[in-house]
Amino acid sequence: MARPGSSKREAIVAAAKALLWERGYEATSPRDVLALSGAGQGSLYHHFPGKREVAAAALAEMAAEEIAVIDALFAPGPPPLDRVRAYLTRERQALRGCRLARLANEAAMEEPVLRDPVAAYVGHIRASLHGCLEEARDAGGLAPGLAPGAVAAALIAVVEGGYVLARVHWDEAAMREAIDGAVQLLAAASPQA
Amino acid sequence: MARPGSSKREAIVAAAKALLWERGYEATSPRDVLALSGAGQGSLYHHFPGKREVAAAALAEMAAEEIAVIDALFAPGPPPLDRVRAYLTRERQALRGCRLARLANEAAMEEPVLRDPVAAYVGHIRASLHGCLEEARDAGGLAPGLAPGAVAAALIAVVEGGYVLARVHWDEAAMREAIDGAVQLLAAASPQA
DNA sequence: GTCTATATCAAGATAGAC
DNA sequence: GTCTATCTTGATATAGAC
Repeated sequence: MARPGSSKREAIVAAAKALLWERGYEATSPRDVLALSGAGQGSLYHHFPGKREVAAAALAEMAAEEIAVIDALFAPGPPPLDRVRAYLTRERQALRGCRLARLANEAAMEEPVLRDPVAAYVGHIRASLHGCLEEARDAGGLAPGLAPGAVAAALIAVVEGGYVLARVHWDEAAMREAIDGAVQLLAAASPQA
Repeated sequence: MARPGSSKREAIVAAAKALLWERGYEATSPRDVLALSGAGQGSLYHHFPGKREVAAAALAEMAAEEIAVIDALFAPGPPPLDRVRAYLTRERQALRGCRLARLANEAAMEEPVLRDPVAAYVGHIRASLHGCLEEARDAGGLAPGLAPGAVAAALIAVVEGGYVLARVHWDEAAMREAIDGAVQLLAAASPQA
């Protein structure tokens, strides 16, 4: 069913990945996916029950890819707060929105099969930030009164909210400013940074 | 054309306001708006050229209403950082998403007539936060090295990102945690708070 | 200003040949 | 496994009566 040998299946999922990022779930039709992939109607409905399952497969792949990127960013070595800053200031295409969380406000997010990969991605980032912040706190590099979990949640929120600001103002700088603010707040909350 | 006397026009805009918040722009059809408003096809296309203009009118009203709420929240009186905290910790229906910025990732945001009210709302909040943070800084209540504009952008991003986290995890607590983190960071960055 | 009836096209999926 | 042809429904808008 999900055997890797079938060429059209892979083409369909690849097309879905591109279109989900570009247009979201509701605005992506099976026809669009078929046109971009070069497959016919039959291929899609042979490999998948319908649109939702195509999107689920695409989102699962996207989440796995992005989680691998996150793991590389947070790889041990640099001081913990440097890793946090590296995540925050990473280059992004702000106007395109977050590859996964751009779907947050679609009705489709009420379906676990679609929501789960997105939640896993966001949750993985939160956990990575959390680990760094605990490490910084244990080394005395974080002001008392700061809960690593809550701060981690605030930082991922700044990034996801930054995408929203950029889209709404139609200006990448809106996201950069929010990230700057987060970096400044983090520095002000770091006694020995 | 936009005279306040026409009853069906108002009913149509009121229905559009409700549906835009609940479902977004693309997922709201003229039929839905007509069904909820009790008007017929003709009324909508008599008062508006089409769906986009109905949404523009609805968004303009929503932005005006929400900006009035923001102005009440930031009314002079309390210390500036108390007003910032009051905005951050305000009660919200996290799973419904931001009434205006929930549209951020829709293709419709590329149209200025729809984007502008949303941008005005978000920009107004940023300006209100900015004013409070400048006031706090001038009173010595903000750590040096913190740019009020950037911190204001980060805080509105935490709120908008908090909505995203709540939707993605399908849990209001995800937003509350992010807000908590922002409040803690702000406190850690406030020398005399 | 408001209504109903109609037109057009795309979304999403099925049928069945190859 | 893959294809083309077809089906059904809803989105969006127009026509024209009242």
